[in-house]
Amino acid sequence: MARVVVDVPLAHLDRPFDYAVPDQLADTVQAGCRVRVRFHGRLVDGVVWELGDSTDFAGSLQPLSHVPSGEPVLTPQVAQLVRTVADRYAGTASDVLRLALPPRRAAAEKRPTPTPDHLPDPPDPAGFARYQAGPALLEALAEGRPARAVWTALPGEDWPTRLVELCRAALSGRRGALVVVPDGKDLDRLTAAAARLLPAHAYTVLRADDSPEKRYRQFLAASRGAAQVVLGTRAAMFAPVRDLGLVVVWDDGDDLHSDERAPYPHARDVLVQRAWLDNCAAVVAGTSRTAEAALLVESGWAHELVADRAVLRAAAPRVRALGEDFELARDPAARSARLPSLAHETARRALAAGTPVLVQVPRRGYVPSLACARCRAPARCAHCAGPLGISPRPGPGGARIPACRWCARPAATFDCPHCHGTKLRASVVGESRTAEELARAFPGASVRTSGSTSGVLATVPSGPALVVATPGAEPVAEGGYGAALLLDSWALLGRADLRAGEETLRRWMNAAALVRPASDGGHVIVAADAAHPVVQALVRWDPGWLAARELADRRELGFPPATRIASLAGSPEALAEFLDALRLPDGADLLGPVPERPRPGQEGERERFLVRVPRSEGGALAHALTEVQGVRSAKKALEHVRVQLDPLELV
DNA sequence: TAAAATGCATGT
DNA sequence: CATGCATTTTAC
Repeated sequence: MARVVVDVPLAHLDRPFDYAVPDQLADTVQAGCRVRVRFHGRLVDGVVWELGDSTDFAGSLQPLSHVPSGEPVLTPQVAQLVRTVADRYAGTASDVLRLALPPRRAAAEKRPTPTPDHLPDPPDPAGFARYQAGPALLEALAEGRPARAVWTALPGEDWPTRLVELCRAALSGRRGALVVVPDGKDLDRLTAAAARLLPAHAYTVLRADDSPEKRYRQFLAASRGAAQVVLGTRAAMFAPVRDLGLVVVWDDGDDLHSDERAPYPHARDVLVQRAWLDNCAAVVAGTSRTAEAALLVESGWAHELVADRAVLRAAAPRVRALGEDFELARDPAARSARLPSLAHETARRALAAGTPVLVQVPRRGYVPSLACARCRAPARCAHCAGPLGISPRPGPGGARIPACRWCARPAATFDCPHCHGTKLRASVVGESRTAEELARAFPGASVRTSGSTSGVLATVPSGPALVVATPGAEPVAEGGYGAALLLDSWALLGRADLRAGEETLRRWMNAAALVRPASDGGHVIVAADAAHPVVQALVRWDPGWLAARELADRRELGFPPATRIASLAGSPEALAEFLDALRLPDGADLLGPVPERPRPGQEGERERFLVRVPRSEGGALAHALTEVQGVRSAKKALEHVRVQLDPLELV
């Protein structure tokens, strides 16, 4: 008898079904292998959750139809993780399995999987010597202890090498390791470090942009236990690592860690869950720090892995802030590029010293939102602290008055809690300075750009050049940048998103970390008010301080991660039915509805509700939502309600 | 998709 | 209150 999870999207069928194993398939079928079965009269794909010898099913079992191969692609540990993630995000196991298992390619299965010929020694602890508990962490990993750390990497840190050293420590103790990074550029750097520090075939790389054939081959290297170290982008969070001893997520604030397919799991949360289930070590790492990571520290789940202030001072560039009323450069060319004189001067000196200069400009297209006209703090709803915006549709009477984007209450009057200003203004929308403008301000300098439209550069050489990049696309400069200019800060800080502060610091620090230390002439100029806490955190290079402060603020305002929030989106009718069936957990707060901006390929009016519960009720909320989804799918409710837990954007 | 379960009218 | 037929439910 085989217990099979069938690949159907219906919530009320999210459980295994028992099938008889015909004699001729008995030799092939294995726990964790793919099968085809007759279900509801049709042939569907499925995975064998487990093999057993008895069934609770009263009727007579259907036989398995086909077993394409006995390759066990779903390990018991990953099966447990899939179930846990489905429950946590109010999704189904088959949805999560689609993320966890790459499509099968028969050719890749037939190829032999190369194995490493030796285990490595533990890594040289010198790389982590700058962090107080660094060498101790490596030791714990080598001994297979479930150490947990939030690692804040120093500016200029060769973090890919450090992360591979963590893997090597685990591997030296015969334990597997899994590292998830946000994008291909980071993965390239990580892979290069692995090639230097790990035995051949001891690691495998899972990336979305490989061909299906190669993806499956790389996956099999892990599932067959040949490669015990897996490096990858977010889909690798489910990789079947043999004897998992360590999970690592790099730059967990990057929104690429959030999967955009249902049930929208986040790599950090999944890996933390995985560390719980497998009782293995975990490292949440980055140059900056998220409020979620701060919560892991505050709750005692993880220790901080940080350098002390003296070490930090030696590594960090000199950071200076310009207020809003900065003096524009006297040079007319620089003025046309709207460069403040200090920024102009700093860049000019770095170029003269023969070093490259990084200019970070935000991507265009941020959603305009409302801020206090006096102090520019994002304007928040007096009732639920959601962001204020101008409704896309005129209200009754045709007036377009500001309203909360969460609970839709109009904000007839505004009283800024920070400065008691009463006027609102639209936040600055990001508008990139063009490379040509900068070129005019620095005649003779070569200008290179790196961004999603112009193409992302991985590295730039050490000579003098202006490098214009959007956040996340900053190339690494050989020997480090002489200076960085962080421009258009209000476009970042003024965003309505509740993560705007943390996200701004993350982007600034990721750019500033590529600059040489101050002792080596490295300067960073940020065009923002020095009094702003995010700017203070950058100047003092103290991401832990900002993250702790963010966490405290969010607790005060009832935001995640202090609370858990579910977003429910659909037609007004479907939402009404859904809410009618929903039994809200204790202390739940229902906000909305607000109109949803239409998504491509969707028609009809759509709305959104938010359900907010205390963090302790997160499980109960997910359970209640699952229950409603189950009832609706059993009733064949035609209109789908999109349920998303802990959505990244709460605009 | 098709078998099983349920609902319902009809005739004794 | 059996019987036959239509409709609904289930999904192994």
